Amino acid sequence: MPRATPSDRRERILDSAREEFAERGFAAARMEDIARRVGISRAALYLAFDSKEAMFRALVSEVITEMMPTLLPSDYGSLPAPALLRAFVKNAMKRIASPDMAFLPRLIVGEGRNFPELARFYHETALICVLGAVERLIIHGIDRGEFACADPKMAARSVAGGIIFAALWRNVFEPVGAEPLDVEWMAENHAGLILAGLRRGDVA
Amino acid sequence: MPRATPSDRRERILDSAREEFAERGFAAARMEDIARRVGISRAALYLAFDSKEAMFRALVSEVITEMMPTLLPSDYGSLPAPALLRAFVKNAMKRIASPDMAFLPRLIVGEGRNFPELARFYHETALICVLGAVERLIIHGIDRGEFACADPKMAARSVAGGIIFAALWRNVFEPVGAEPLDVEWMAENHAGLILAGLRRGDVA
Amino acid sequence: MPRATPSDRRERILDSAREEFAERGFAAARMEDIARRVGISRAALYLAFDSKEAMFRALVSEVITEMMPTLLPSDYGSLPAPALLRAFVKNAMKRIASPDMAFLPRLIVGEGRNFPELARFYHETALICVLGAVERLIIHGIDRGEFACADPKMAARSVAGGIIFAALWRNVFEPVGAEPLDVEWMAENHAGLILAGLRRGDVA
Amino acid sequence: MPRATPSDRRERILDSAREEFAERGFAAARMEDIARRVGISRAALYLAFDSKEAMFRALVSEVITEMMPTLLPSDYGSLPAPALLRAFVKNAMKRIASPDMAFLPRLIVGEGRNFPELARFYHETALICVLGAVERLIIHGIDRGEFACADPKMAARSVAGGIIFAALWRNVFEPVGAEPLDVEWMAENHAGLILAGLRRGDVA
DNA sequence: AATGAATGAGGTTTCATTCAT
DNA sequence: AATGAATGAAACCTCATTCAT
Repeated sequence: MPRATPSDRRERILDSAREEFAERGFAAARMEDIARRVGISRAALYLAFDSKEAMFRALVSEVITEMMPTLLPSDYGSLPAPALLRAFVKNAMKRIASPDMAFLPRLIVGEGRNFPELARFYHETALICVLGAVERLIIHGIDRGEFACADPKMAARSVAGGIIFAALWRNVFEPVGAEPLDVEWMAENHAGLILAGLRRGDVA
Repeated sequence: MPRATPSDRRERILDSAREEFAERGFAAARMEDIARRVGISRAALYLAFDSKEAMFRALVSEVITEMMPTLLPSDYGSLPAPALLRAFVKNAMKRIASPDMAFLPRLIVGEGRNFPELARFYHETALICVLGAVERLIIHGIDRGEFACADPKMAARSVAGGIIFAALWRNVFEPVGAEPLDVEWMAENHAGLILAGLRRGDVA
Repeated sequence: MPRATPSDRRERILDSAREEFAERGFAAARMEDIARRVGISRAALYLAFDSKEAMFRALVSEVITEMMPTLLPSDYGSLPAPALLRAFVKNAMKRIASPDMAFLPRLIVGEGRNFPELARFYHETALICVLGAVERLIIHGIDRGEFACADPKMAARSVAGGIIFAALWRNVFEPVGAEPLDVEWMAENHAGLILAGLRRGDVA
Repeated sequence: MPRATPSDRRERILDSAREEFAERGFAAARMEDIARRVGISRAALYLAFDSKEAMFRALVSEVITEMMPTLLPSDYGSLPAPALLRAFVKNAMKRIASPDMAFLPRLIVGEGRNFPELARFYHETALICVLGAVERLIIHGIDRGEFACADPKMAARSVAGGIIFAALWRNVFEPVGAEPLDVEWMAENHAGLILAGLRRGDVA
């Protein structure tokens, strides 16, 4: 049975760090608690990461990087845009609102001012990719005559808004008593509403 | 000229606290910085508030309470629902994304886990009010035969999603280099898209 | 009875710091011990000094600055150079080898590598002043026909050597069992030997 | 080709330890840096030495022991005392101020309080030997009618003072910008001055 | 009412040292 | 013999909070 490799250890630490940071935010998370969760000493954390900040950065980067490929459909060759958009919304909302991902927007939003480069990384690596993909998808639909939309970029923001809403609702408000959100159902409705709007053209 | 009343002092402190908490979040904000901003000593803060937490709670409550009345139209008697909804979206997005309000969602999202009762208060006092108002507005539109919508509650969430998106974009991502968001324009488009989706004849 | 002024506090801290740093060197001295010696809490030290390093620097600078004026004779107008030199050697050796000063060369020597700017400060503020004064004194004697000396700068170093020897002996070696040094007597002899050499000319 | 013996390894470690301790002093030297310099793991250091302290002790003892035989002239049968003394001063100053020796006085002075037995060892093994040898040499000169000196022991201290001065100057102050010391020239002058002072006819 | 001074609790980080492999 | 991994014991430093004046 091989010994734990260094990267194994990093992974195990990041798993625990994720829980602590997700639970308490950067400042309130304690290295001791992370270490205890991993089952190692505080000092051992510093074998894998230079500092609490470095660990936090690594965690956020990793989660963002992990998450991205699962969000965007790999190719949408000749499929009709409405089906593609509906599929994207359902998939993305389910992914982002899932318990092991939803902490990310919360962390980014909460710590963005103290870790600007993480906010920037999230913005560049996740947000604009997603927004760009949605925008292209809408343009794809316009090209195919399926959508009418004056400003696809703005429409993409409306799409993203619903997804973020779901993530925050589940992660921020449900724990304090908010009525549980049926993510599938909301995805269905959000996609439906947006699609109806796009089919018809988003002008009053 | 009357002497400063105790509540004057509380207000002046809360104004400074708002800036510090908005800039750094709860944990990283320092009482010393707040005091310096007010121009008083650290100890004097404790004459007005029992603790940092109490100050934070008071601030958040106050801001929520202040914000609410400005969000909802007082009455929308016989006006057509589309115009009302459009007006609401434009007003709410402009208000919530304005520099002196946008920090609130960020704080709620960031500190919600550490201050569950604030998240709860925000949820109960702000979120469900807004969502409820929007929902009723949509129902109002359905009643008038202007809207068609299978689940008004879900549609209200889509409406709110766009608003939250705008607030977070301005407050979290613009400071780290995101392309500036034209809130008016996004409000216009968001409302337009939603309205197009809600218009009778919805084909979701 | 007035309250302790901030600079009083700094002084009291520096007095204690002197003892701890003198006893253990920079690295091994503990802030807790310094605080206990002053009779205050560790945290209070940080009201007066930014860091352990800052405290150490302040201490060394202060001691150097305090020491200097006591070393050099204010003026040596028309007095014969031999008497002046003898007086200087006796005074300087007694001062530098005294218990409350002798720790300084030891700290400078011991920590000079880790605090180069302190070594530099000591060199510039103390060493070259003293060496320069002695050198000028010797030149003064040459001018008066009392001394013969090929290189007064080097002779000054021989003078200083004896003084440093006394300081280190008392501070480093006496505590570990070295035969106690009669500083007065050594000063007398050191001055006598040097003077005899200078009178005669330092060539073999 | 024989395998490296345990004492080979000790030597290689001590060579590296010398550099680190010389550069940073005992407390600030890190076992990791020493190990890296040797090219072995930190743990391997403990196969050769019980502890950091033990290593430091071994190093200092070794250097002292190595240095001593090179300092004193083995025998000075019928040579004239002045030449012997001059030779000793030049040799000793050159040796002690040389880059690979000069760190020793610095370490002894700097760490003497924390390692009293090393200071004691240095005192007993090096200092009093050297001082004794010089003293005997002076007495030898007195006996031969070449020197006149009331207290040879004190004169020996003056001799040693110049040597220590040179070592500290080179090792402590030159690295922080002091004017480079021409050790040969200082030795020449120091010996000359002392000899002039010691020559029969001393009029101290 | 107001504050300068003080502190206790707690956090991150470092490093000599140990030990299973 | 050798080491990568792990740790326990500090040490420095911060900051919300208190209190005498």
